Formats: sequence, structure tokens, C-alpha cells
Amino acid sequence: MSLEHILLGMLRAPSTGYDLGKQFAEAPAHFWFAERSQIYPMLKRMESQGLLRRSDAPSERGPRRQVYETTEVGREALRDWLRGGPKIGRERLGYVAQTFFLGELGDLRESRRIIKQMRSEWAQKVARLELAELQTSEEHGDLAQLDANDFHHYAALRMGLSTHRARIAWCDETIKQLDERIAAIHPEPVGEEQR
Amino acid sequence: MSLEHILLGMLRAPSTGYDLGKQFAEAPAHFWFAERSQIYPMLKRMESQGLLRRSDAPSERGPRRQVYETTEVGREALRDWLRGGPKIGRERLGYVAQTFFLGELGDLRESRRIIKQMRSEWAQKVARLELAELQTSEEHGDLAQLDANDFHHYAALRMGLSTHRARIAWCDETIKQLDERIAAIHPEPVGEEQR
DNA sequence: AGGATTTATATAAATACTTATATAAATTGT
DNA sequence: ACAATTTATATAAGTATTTATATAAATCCT
Repeated sequence: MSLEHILLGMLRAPSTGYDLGKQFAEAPAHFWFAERSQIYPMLKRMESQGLLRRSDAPSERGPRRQVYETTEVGREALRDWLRGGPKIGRERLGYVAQTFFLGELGDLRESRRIIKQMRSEWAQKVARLELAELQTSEEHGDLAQLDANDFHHYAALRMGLSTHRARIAWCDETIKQLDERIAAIHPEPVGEEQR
Repeated sequence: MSLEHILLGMLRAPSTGYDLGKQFAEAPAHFWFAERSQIYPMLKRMESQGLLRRSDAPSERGPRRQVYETTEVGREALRDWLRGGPKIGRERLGYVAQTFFLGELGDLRESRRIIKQMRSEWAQKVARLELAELQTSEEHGDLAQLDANDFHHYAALRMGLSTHRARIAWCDETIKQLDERIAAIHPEPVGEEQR
């Protein structure tokens, strides 16, 4: 039931299912993902429950846009969810699991390749978040002047940045440790690629 | 289809559905969670697919234990998954979303309370991971001597530690910023609780 | 002896999510 | 004109996950 809350939050600004899907796929906020095939029926259901209001608008190209926005009932539901606090401890972190099980491959160079891959994914994320951070500080010179919404948006951005940076540092340390172990096993691999 | 891979990894050591569920709920590894009602049918399915082998053993209290372990077919499936590398970018992070939307509450003291709550959750996790780290370094004095499996287990532990510590630092910074904003709005709140 | 608790497996029903596919309107390139 | 692409909504089928409930055996408490 959580996509519901995410949509309630996002639809403080009126938007279509199509655009919400795009945001999930592209946005630097990166806290959620949903397919459009999940979004469209959910929007309909939430409208029928009075959480959202729908209006119909012409499109530049293609079918008419179904624009949704949160109602007062929806906002109250959103606030209830927010007041309930975080539910931590049921995350499913495939990459942590893969790291944990990586010994099964029995090849430290494979482990190295995979940790490198993680590093590159997180580095990309950091690059995007840094861009967004730059834009924030350009648009609103003094960060103490941000309004309450922008303050929290910026806080979420900083959380992403700091956790991803911590992960990159972890990758670097782990790659170093792997290299030491690899060097101990494969003495002087002359023409080895060292990307 | 990912619980499947998690179970393949965990069942390198023979175990029952009950114990796996317990591990998800309690273990410091914390990379996955599943209810037993999901685990039991999955184990059966995986056995029927030849990924697991089952054996029946008496219990100290209660029904006979169904002990599963990974077969060679299962290990090959696990290695395939591992070689495929991480799938990053579809995480659903409720707490980041809540942070992002928290402006909706319109009460910085409520925001503060919720960030504090996150801090306390992550601090608990760090405490547990630190204990596990201590045990690792006690059992295997020199970390360079860890075997390949233990090395990767320890690496996963370090990842959890460093990301959670980064989040705690983020909480502390954010709480400080909130306090400044609160002070700017509520001048000298004399008898305010300052937990 | 009876009730509460822990260990252990199991299933049904509901909800959430993914994958695949269809349709329609407008634009852009050939 | 026609094919490809982008915008936009929609639904069906399959898989994953959660919530609720049932059952059984052993122990522990009163």
C-alpha cells in the first residue's frame, strides 16, 4: 500500500500517470519506482476513494491527458502516513546479498568486476544528485532561505548523496582489499588488464 | 524471482524454512526479508525444480523439520545470478520519500521527531553490526587470513556499517538544521522538551 | 490437568508488482 | 504517403509479497 502514499506526495503538484512513470524512471530523487501498468489502475482506485481529483486535458501529441491531484482527504492520508514514521528493516537489498554470497564464484577477479560495476552505478547516481544539488544552490542562493518543502527536498537529496558516497568509498576499499588478495594468489600477472 | 536467489545463497548451509524466516527477522546481515508464508511454498517449488534437496529430521519440540540445502544445479543458478551483477535503481525507499514529503506536515518539530526516529533505528542497526564485526575480528585475528566466503561476508557487513553510519551523520546534520530553523520561528521556547 | 509459549509447517485470500501487449494521436524523417 | 518515434492511456496474465489463520508437538507455568 505504499505506492499510494508516494503518489499522494507527488500529486501535490497535478500530474498524469505518464509523467509520474517518467519521473520514477528518470528523476534524481530516486526513492521509488513503479511501472505505468501499476500507476494507472492505482490512480483510478485512488480517485474512486476520494484521495485524488481527476481532470481531463488535451495533449500535444496523443490521447487526452488524465491529470490527477491530491484532494484534502488525500493530504490528510499523506500526513497520517508521514506522522507514522519510517518503517525500517524490511528492505530487500540485492546488491548486499550478492556481495555476501560472492565467495561462491570462487574467483576474486569476478568479485572485483562486480564491485566495480556497483561503483560505477553509484557514481552515476552521485553525479546526477550533485547536478541537482548545484541547481538548488543556484536557484536559492542561501540555503537557510529555502521554504519548508524545498528544505525537505534538499534534505532527501543530501541523504541520497551521503549514502551513495559512503557506498563508493566502500567499493574503493573493497577493491583495494581484493587487489591485495589477488596479488597474493596470482604472482605478477604481467599483461593483466587493470581497468 | 529474487527470494529464490537469496535462498540459494543461504542454503549452502542446510536449514529449515522456519530458521530462514527467523534469520530474516533477526539476522544482522539485514539484506532481505520474507514472511514464512512466502518461504515455505518457495522451498517446495525450488525442490521440485531440482534447485534444492530436502530431508526430514526430528524436532525437539513440534512437527518434524524439513531441512533443505542447495544442489549443484542450484549452485549453478546462484552463480549465474551473481555473475549478472547488481540491479540498482529500482529500490523503494519509504524513508527517503517521507523525508522528501515531510514539508507537508508544516511542523518542523514533527519533522525533527521523525528524523530522530530514523536515527534511532539506524543506530540500533549499527550497534548490531558492530557486535558482529567484533566477533569476526575476535574469531579470525588477522582479517587478511579470512577465507573467500568470510571475506565477502565481512565485506557485506562493512557495507551495511558504512551506509548506516553515513545515514546517522545525515540525521545529525539534518536535526541541527531543523533546530536552527525551529529556533528562528519559535523564539526561546522556555519549557520545551528537548529529547 | 489446563492454559500459555515456543517450535514448526502449511494454506487461503488479498494486495503489490512485473511483463507483455494493445490502442490512439501527433510528429518527424524518408 | 508511409514507417518510425514519442506521447499517452489501458488491460490481461503472471509472479511476488503480505496478512490472516490453522494445525501439531513439546515445554513451562499454575
